[in-house]
Amino acid sequence: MRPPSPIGEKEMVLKRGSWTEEEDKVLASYIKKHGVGSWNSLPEKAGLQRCGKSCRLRWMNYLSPDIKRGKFSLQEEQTIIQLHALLGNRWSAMVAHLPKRTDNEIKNHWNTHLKKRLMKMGIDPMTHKPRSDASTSPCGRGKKGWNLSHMAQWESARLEAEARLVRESRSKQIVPSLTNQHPLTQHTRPTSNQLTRSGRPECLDILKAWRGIVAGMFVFPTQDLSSPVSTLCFPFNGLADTECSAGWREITTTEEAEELLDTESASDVDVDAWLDFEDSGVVGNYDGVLGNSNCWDGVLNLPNFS
DNA sequence: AAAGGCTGCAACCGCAGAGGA
DNA sequence: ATCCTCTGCGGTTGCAGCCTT
Repeated sequence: MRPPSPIGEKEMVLKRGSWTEEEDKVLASYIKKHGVGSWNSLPEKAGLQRCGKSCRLRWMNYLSPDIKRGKFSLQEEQTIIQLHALLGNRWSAMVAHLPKRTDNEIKNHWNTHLKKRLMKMGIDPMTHKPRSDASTSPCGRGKKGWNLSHMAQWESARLEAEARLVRESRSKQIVPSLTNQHPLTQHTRPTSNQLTRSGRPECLDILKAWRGIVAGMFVFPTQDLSSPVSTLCFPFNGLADTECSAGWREITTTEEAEELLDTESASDVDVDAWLDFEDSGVVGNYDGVLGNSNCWDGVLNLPNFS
């Protein structure tokens, strides 16, 4: 991708820019054989003319077998939006909730897709609140308008979730305080005792905490709130599905969402409207996404909870 | 068909924290 | 207590490829 920069004395031997297939093979086979060890000494041992940092990045973001590549599912996008509302730009913390995705991938997807989508919806992607200057905000248009009381509920839920996490962290000494700093500006790195053996932070299960509170705000169909994050489900009236709790069905791809529309009434959910954002950037039908509910229901979960 | 604009994303950069000397 | 090295993080860059005119 990136062309070689001006060559410094030390950089005479260090290659930069895009990785070649050959380099990938060398790095992958070395790590497979010897493990990672010290990244700084790895290039020399492996016979690569790269800096250790570059090798680490290439492995972590591309070559590692623990990486799932390809399009983000609707479910993953929902999770990212929810997590961003709680954590801000703490991509590494989100990784724990998005199996096999890298922080770089999440960050890129947020910056290139989700952020723009929220902005088009008239939502400030940093605060997750409606923008005051959003004259064409779909949430502010039409007869429904922005539901401020739901926004207040959302903010209240968010703060309460943070407070709960702080209480838990004090008792377990696992998670850093989320209230010392605003989540959107927090820049606290996990300490070593917050990391698992794999180097990842302990799963804080922020979403679970959040849902625990939101469950009290909205009328949910039977749902297992103790489920891991990956079991975000859409309500699905009248469908008995063994994969999910009664009345819920897991949707992981846009194709499944479309199929759902084809086969069910889906009266409260206009998935097409959502998909329009993905495919064409059309903003006009956001009210359709919202159905009878409010913006956050639409943005976060598509379905009409209330 | 060509030129210019836009988008996606791999890769780089600088910085901060942890831990060892 | 201080310095140094290593690692990991978030922000940014810039090219390839696609889209529009």
